[in-house]
Amino acid sequence: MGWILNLVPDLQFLTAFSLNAVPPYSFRLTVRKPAGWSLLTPHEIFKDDTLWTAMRVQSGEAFGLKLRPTGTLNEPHIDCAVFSSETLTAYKKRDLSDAVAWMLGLNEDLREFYCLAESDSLLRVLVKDLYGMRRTKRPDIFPMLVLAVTLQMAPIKRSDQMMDLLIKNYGEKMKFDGKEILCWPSPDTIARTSVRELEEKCKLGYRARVLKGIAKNIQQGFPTLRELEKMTPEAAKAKLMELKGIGEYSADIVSPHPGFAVDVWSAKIFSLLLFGEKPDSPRDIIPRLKKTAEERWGGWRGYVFTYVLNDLNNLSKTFNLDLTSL
DNA sequence: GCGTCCAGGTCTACC
DNA sequence: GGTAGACCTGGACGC
Repeated sequence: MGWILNLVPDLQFLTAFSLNAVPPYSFRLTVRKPAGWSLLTPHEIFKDDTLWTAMRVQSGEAFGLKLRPTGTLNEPHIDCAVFSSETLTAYKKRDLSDAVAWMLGLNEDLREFYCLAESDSLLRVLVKDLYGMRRTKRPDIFPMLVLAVTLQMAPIKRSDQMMDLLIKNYGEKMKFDGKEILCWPSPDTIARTSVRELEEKCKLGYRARVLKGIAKNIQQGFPTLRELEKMTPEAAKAKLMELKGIGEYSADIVSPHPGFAVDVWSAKIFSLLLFGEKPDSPRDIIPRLKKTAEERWGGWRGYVFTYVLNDLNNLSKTFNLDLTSL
């Protein structure tokens, strides 16, 4: 009975705080990305510039979040309301406030990136179109790994179908502030579900075995994203690649360090943008693209990646390329 | 309708 | 160390 597993007590205790962001900061572009990426779950609610979303941190605790921007692009503040199942200690409140700031990229200073853009024709367009947008991070690693695994060897429509079925069959419904938000399944839920059931209910194919294995690894104490961030980029990537089913591409997607997670689809886009041509073999051009990105943008290449994939419509018009039907 | 092909990687066996 | 082949399965496509 899946729904019994998915009950989460109502999150009725409220803690509120306000956070400052390093300007320029666009709340809307950051949490509601033009490409349609959600902050924490596809089922979060965004209305009148306010975001209701929910998260389960790696320790297992669940929280509802209501986030609203105040101030301006150049003097940005975010009002945060956190809903929990019990009252929070001062220590916990500070911990959560740090986690939200980290997640929203509030303390990231983009001045160097925007400086780089002044002498780079592609970046100039990106920065103008998406001024103030941040990359965001997650408090829990499992949904990132689910994303990476379901993207493997499948058209995007099928990846969406697998993720949608995982959330609908095994996700957790969190109730707070008069809203109900459906969240990603926890590693515990997936670890105790049979491979057969995952295959049948979520159409995962061989990925069912892979995801269950990853869920078990997390149960046994796999590092959190914040812990991976404290490692060197190489060590974090190597750690992720110890997971069965996580190769170089998936590790780049999941790693909190700025990577350049090019796959066959994005290789076609970047090949057109950087070399002006459609590659005969997109897979073979990936190493060249990664090298070019590192030389041209260094540590900002992860930001370039996010900005490009969220600006395909405008880039197509500006550079007279068809980047949206690849 | 039905058959065929292949997808936004990864792993393994084999050379 | 490099590389071919298998891996699940649903959806697109041609007939």
